[in-house]
Amino acid sequence: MAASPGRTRSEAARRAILEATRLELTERGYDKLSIDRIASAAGVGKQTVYRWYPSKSALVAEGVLHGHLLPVVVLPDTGDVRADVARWLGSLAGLGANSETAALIRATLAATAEDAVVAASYDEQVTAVTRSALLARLESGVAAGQVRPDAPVAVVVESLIGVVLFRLVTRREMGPEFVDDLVELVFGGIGT
Amino acid sequence: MAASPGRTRSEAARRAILEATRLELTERGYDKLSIDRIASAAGVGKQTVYRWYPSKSALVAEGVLHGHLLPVVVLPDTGDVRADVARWLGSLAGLGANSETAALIRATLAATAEDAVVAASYDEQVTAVTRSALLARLESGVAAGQVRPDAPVAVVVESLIGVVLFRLVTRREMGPEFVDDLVELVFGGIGT
Amino acid sequence: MAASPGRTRSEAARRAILEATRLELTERGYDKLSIDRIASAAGVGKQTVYRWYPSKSALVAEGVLHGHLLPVVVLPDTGDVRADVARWLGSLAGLGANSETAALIRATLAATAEDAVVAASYDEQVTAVTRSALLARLESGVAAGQVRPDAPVAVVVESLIGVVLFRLVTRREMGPEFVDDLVELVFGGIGT
Amino acid sequence: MAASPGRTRSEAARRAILEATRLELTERGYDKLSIDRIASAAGVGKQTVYRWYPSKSALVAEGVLHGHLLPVVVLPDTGDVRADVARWLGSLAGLGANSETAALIRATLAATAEDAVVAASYDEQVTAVTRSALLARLESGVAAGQVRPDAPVAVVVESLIGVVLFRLVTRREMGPEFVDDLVELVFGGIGT
DNA sequence: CAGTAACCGAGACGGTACGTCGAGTCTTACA
DNA sequence: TGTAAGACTCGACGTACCGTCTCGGTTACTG
Repeated sequence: MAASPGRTRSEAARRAILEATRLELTERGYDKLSIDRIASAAGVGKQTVYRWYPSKSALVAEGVLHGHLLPVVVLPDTGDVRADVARWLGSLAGLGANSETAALIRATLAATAEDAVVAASYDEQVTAVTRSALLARLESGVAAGQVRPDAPVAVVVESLIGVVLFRLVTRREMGPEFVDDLVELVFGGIGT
Repeated sequence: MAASPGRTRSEAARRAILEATRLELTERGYDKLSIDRIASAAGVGKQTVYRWYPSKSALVAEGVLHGHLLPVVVLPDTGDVRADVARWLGSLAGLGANSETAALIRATLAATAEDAVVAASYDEQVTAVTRSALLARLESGVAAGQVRPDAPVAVVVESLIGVVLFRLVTRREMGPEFVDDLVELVFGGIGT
Repeated sequence: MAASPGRTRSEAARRAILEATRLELTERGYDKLSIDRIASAAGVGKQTVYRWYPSKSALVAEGVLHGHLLPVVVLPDTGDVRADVARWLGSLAGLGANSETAALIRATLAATAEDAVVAASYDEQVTAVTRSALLARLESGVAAGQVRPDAPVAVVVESLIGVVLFRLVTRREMGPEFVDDLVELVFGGIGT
Repeated sequence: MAASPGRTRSEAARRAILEATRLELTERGYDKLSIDRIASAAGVGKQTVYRWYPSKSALVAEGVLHGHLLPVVVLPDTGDVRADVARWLGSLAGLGANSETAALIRATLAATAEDAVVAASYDEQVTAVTRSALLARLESGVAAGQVRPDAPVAVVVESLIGVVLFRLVTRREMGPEFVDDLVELVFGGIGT
């Protein structure tokens, strides 16, 4: 497949870099990432890292987000939209309780906050997946008569992701009551 | 007043440091903050910066959050809770439209994500103020019969701040329709 | 005696400074002298050090040289000039064998090499004493017919001090044979 | 030639460092040497200086003494030992008259006084060369019957270097009469 | 015998330099 | 040509001292 002459790029090296990056990110966070350390931990030349990823943010964007580092939380479909959303939120809350995962997400978010390219990537890769899943579920909820047809579904997605991330960033876990209240808010509103 | 011996610490120096930090944060973001640059811009010895703030995050936490950094958005009280919340959200959306302010908030959020101390400070200083203001307003809304008495008020605060920050971080402004939909969601819910 | 008003300068402080300086000089050498450390070790404010001594070199010059730090080696007078000079040189060699004293002399010499004011002070305070003593002894040697009347006495002084310091600086002790040979050289020359 | 992998160390950088060091040493002396300044003057990263020389004294020892720093003064051989030594000493006196060279030698001597490694290096590189040259010349003087066979030659070397350095350090030039007297002392002694 | 002037300790100030770490580039030998 | 290794320039780190300035608090002469 490699049409050009010379040695083919090592996929193994690329994976080692990503793995080392994940470790660094978990243990030290985004702004203490060191390419030197990653390269050395991955047993790889620094140049190889730069060949794959032109910058620290690209490494995080391409590597961390694409690299399946963030566990995917499945939104179930039991027929009861409200219960499904509640269970899904509960799982997210559980993610936050794992300190390694929480650190990884925080690091990703820091990268997002500091780099527009990462932000775009994040939006495409993470939010998009969640959004479409949630959207589909809510629409089937509409079909089942459990959600109003004119509900601002897009805003629901933003709000739920927003609140989850906000709690993660400020290191305040979401307990069961919080999740319940959040579901109550989304489905019932606060108006009289 | 100064009980201890030795020269009194220069409040002017402290303020110059904070001002220089604010500029740096606006122009370059959190992880490109350079103490060297801050000190030199503030016309201050590096040691003086470290005397006041032991670390980059403490500088951001103490100085930036406490201080004159994040503009306070007033929640009006016209008698119509829903309209008041809508106007308040609109103002927040406006803040995000100003790119300097947006950069500043993103930088602060990055600091929050990377440092637990900053996170605590952020929660105390920023969320607390907003929370109590919103809480008071919603309670007067309950008194006016515009909000149900058992509404999960705390969650409302978290959700609104969460979504605002999420949009800021991912650099997607909140347009008027988004604000409207958000208000509709909070007050009406999505259930049938 | 103190005609001027105000508190009299504390001689105790001055002495403490000199003592601390001597210690520092012995332990760390000239270029690692720290006024901060000296002041703190002497239990004295930094300003007090600067009040007495305007600079590091002045501190060494005034303090170390004047302060009787360098032991005075007496040139005996037994009637035999050559034996007396030999004994005197032997004593100097002995000084060099004491590592504290050697370090102190080396530090002083470093100060001398780096500062013209110290150099002048050194010449006046140390060389002058030795020179006049040696000169007097040699002249009484002339009177006793043990030294030629037209001997270049001044050059003898310079040579002897020079060689002693050179050996100290390059950390090569002068053994008894060296001293003997030196005496032989000075009194006998190398010519046929 | 380079057996190890990686970029070959830049000899050009090393030379630029030494040249910059020589300048600094001439202009400011040993204890005002600044690695920052040397690196910047040499157009070299500070790290590169430290890669070559682990400390200020190593820089002076390895670079300055080994190198092209101290001008070599040739001991002539005209057949008249005494005249040759006199001319050689005159040249050394001339060196001291050049203030740049004098400053450089003083700086080197200060380094020597303060660091044992430099001292060893100085002894090997400078004294050894002079010693062997002088030794050879004196021995040919012995063969010519101008120097007695049992003359303490090693001590002559030490004395001459010692006195030259001592005068340099105390900033008192050696005039022609001093040189003459010194030669007279060495060859004739002072005894009757 | 109250002022007041010079000292004292302490320690913060604006700086310069330290020696280390890391970024991103470049240059080797080898595969 | 890609790769591990590693030297390169540059810039920031956090610390140590420099010499100056400023505190509150003694002394000890002077009016």
